[in-house]
Amino acid sequence: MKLNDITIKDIAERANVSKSTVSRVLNDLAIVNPKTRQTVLEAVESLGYQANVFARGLASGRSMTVGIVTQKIGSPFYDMMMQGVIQGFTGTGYSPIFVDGQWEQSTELDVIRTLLGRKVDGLILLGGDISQKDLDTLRDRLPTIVVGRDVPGWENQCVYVDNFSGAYDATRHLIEFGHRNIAIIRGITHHQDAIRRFQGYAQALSDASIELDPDLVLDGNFSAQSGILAINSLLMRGKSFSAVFCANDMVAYGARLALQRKGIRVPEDVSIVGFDDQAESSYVSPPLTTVRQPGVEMGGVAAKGLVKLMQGETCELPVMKAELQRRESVSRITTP
Amino acid sequence: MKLNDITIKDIAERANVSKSTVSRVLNDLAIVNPKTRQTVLEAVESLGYQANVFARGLASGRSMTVGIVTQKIGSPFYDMMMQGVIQGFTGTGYSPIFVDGQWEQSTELDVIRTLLGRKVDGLILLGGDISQKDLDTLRDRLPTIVVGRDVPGWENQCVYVDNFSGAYDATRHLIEFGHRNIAIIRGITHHQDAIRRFQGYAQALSDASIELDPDLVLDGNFSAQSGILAINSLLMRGKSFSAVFCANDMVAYGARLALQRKGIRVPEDVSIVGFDDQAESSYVSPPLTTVRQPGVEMGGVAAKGLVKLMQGETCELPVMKAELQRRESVSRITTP
DNA sequence: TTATTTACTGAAACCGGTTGCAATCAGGTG
DNA sequence: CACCTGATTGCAACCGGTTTCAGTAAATAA
Repeated sequence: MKLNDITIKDIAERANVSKSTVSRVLNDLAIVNPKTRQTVLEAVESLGYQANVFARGLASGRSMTVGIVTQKIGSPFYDMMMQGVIQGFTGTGYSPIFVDGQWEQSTELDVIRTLLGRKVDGLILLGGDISQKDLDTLRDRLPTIVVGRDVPGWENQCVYVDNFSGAYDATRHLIEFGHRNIAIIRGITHHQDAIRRFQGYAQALSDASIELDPDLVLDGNFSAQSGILAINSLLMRGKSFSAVFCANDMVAYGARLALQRKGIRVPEDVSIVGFDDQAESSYVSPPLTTVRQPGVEMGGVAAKGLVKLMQGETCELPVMKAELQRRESVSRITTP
Repeated sequence: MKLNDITIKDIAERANVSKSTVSRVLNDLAIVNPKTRQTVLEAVESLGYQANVFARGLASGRSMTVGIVTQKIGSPFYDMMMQGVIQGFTGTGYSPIFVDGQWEQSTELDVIRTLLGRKVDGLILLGGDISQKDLDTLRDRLPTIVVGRDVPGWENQCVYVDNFSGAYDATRHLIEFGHRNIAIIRGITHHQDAIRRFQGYAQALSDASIELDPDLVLDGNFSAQSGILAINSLLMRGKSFSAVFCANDMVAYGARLALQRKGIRVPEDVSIVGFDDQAESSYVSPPLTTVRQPGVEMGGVAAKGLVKLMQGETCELPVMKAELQRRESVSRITTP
């Protein structure tokens, strides 16, 4: 906890060399006599020198910071990814700067502009809505990785989870347990994840020769409140159903509560599955069967990958698997 | 989404003035002829000029970034505060850099050093463990605000919630509902918040002339898992109890689950109250009675306050009130 | 009319690094 | 011994702003 106004010049004097030599030692980008090198390093050590980031940035053009654009800080899945990103960058010398795009194109472009203004060396977009065109422009400008979004043509700069198969597995699980009338509460209509999950759901039904009943398809917005609303309107319709596949865990929480308020038990009367597997889901009542998104891993993978990109190497990014976590919110249907 | 390598020199040429004048207009720290000013601004506008942060930082010493030290990204309360911090800074021109101290003194000092190396203009510590001495040193060096921690002598640089009275109110609520045998699952032993909450609990009991029974005091670590463990060991002791005050909501979730697993109903058999009021708590079963910590507000207040400090003004920081949210996890005791 | 301000503006010196280019030095070669 | 090489190292020119200081022209005071 000590401050220092030691500059490279001080080091140079102390070691009896020129600024240039000190700089070379520090960045080892040229051959320096081992003995000189040693002297310089000792001077650095004993004076507790730390390079001034501004000067370095101004001269070299690199900032050693990366911009992270997230959507809705405070939502469980994005928080997991952020956590992973931070972990992924610790020890690499890069510092992440976080900004919030709030799921709004214009806001997102704004904050990206801010980041560019700050001369970040790379960019990680967690989700987001901006157009492929903007994305491509961005990529031309600096190393960029998109997480939680599958962008055509970005094969090795995308980390995303296979929403389709996750939803497929979840729905299939319900079907295997005897459910035929499976409602779905979708996420935000134009949201890519939401669309994929719906497709997985539809495919699973179709593969089991169950006709998709439009009356069992409800719209939501990923919030618990929207789960409540959806269940209420579903009950109004009077259609019978024995299971609900929810866009995410928060929606599932809302759905469960709404059902309970009407005296409908979960899972005895109606089964529920969610998506995300946020931390709370193991402990709610009943513990929620859900599809686990490896948010932390995704963030970590993205960070490590970006570091490689920024160093001019290429990187391979794995497609993350969304795995079903079977818990207690789904029960077997005994007799129809 | 357009890149620009426009420098102040380009603006100067375009407007037929010197770099100095452009700089003056941009920072309006000297009188400039309105007409000249206008010309410069037009040039800036039409070329889409954006100042280079490195150059500005190097010359002025200010970075327009602030460091935010958090503990455990991904934990609900810290996430709320982060969210508030981000909101608080948007539009101020300052960008937050987040680092994670992980509730470890040495890590925390490390990351703070990193931030200092990045020449942040100010610091917000969300929670944390570092010594008052280090804190004081830090404060001498640059504007600093501590959130979620009550530091003696830092009257206007601390944002914290009154844990004592929050816990007091929660316990008192249980007492008013007829409970006498109230267990408590504490947070991490040396954690200040945990200590205050325990004191509030103890005081409420004492004020109601209920003797504090050491057998009803359990230790936990703020995790759901620790709630489960605590309940199990409480049940082993064979002591009877009708209510549990939990260190935070996650612990309450765990506790509820553990009780249910033993066939004990909440709230019919045992009442539970938590602390935090994280987003899920309204929707779990039963909706959790808990003490609301205004995390987002706290983060926002801290950010706004820090901006004032960085501008050389003083700031007044309110003590945040922790308010009891009455929901359905507490029931009246009818007959003993 | 002349002396003084006042209002603006420009030149140039930083800020603390990086980097291209030239210079120096030691060892090897003919 | 003169010449050539490669290894090292220093000089000085940036990078793109901010800020001090001096200078000019117009305005006010004497």
